[in-house]
Amino acid sequence: MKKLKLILQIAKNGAIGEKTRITLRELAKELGVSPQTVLRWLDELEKDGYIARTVEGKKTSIELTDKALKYLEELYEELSKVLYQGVIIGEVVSGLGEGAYYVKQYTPLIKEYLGFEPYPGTLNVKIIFPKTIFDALCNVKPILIPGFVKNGRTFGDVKAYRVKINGIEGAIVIPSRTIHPPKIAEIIAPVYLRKELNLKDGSRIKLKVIG
Amino acid sequence: MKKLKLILQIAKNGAIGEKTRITLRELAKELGVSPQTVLRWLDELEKDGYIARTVEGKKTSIELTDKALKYLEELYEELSKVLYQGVIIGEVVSGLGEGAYYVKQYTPLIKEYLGFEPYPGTLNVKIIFPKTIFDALCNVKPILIPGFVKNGRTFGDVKAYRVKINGIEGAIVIPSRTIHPPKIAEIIAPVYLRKELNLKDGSRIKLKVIG
DNA sequence: ATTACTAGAGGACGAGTAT
DNA sequence: TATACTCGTCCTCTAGTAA
Repeated sequence: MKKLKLILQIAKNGAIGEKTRITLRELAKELGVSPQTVLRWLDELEKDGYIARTVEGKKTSIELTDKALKYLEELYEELSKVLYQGVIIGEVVSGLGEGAYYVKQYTPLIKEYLGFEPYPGTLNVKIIFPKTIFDALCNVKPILIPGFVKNGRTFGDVKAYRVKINGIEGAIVIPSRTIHPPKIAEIIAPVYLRKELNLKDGSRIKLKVIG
Repeated sequence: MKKLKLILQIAKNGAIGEKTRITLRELAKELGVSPQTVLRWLDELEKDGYIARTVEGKKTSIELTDKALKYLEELYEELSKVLYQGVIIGEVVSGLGEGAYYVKQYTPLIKEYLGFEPYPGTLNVKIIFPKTIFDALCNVKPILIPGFVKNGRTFGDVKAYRVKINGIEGAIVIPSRTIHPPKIAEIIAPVYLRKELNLKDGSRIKLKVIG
């Protein structure tokens, strides 16, 4: 029996916290199996205490029990633990060359807050995993590099997250005012990463967030 | 084949973003099946593009592909959608009677910010689902009821979340300085919920968060 | 419409053996 | 150890029938 698939489908039909009325045929269609199979599956789920079921006329009323909700929640937690442990996978891409300019402006602050003199340039990495980079960073407290004004120009706050790239310590830097997670992460490091790690456009790299 | 179980187990062995070296016997033991079955399963996963595999001496090196990571992430998202749609299930419990005192102090503000005159007392609900109430509330913006000082005593900010209980509109109130999610939610409403809904200690209720 | 039984087909499993 | 094959068993599904 595909327990997860079935419970999930029942949940989608609104059986959390209240009964949902549905025919076995509908469920069968949604699941791509025969009504007989659904019946057998529901019998099993009921026997194992995952659903409460009553037949009302031609339809069946189903409600997920606490056990089923706990089951889904535990899976959710397990997935979250496995997926978001601070590993980021990405692909090296070309930047616009702006990075170097900004890194130069922030250099003294980077030294102060991160403890290394950055190579004047950023490594641009297109994020492949996780879907949104914030998922990998949400459990880590960023290092806030404060903004400043120079020659009448404003440089905003920047959030830095320490990462390791093939053993080399560096940081992901994100402007603080960014709301939507960037698809491209900008990496700074004390060395020229492209040369040091022999990276080319399209090279795949793994960033390990240091929490 | 139990695809999810297998992929999850491989992920647990650290196969995200890097290869993990493991013997089939170990995997088989972890999964509670025979090594033959694991071999067959891995063949399938490889054929379907979920893993990259190379045999190194006596051990096998496995790495999850992007497809597998996407598969896990999509399941994670689906679970999150199904689980945290603003439904809260709980059980009515007895409070310490403090609620009434506080509700009286905040009454003018509750009227101003929530638009109803609260019954002088709170309904205390032990949270059964979700595990932490914040999971159900994280997608909703709270209404901030500002604190005040009265007779030399400080009353702090309170966050209020509108909810519906069996059709009656009310709100969950949580002191702003609370960090850990409370196991007991305090509900205010324009009516005496216990009487109105015929609730007793142990009664099960469903709160629908209004987002 | 659900439920309850059949019968038959197909699939998955584990054991054994061999490379 | 992994891999590859066979074989017999058991399980699950579907379809048909009936209440």
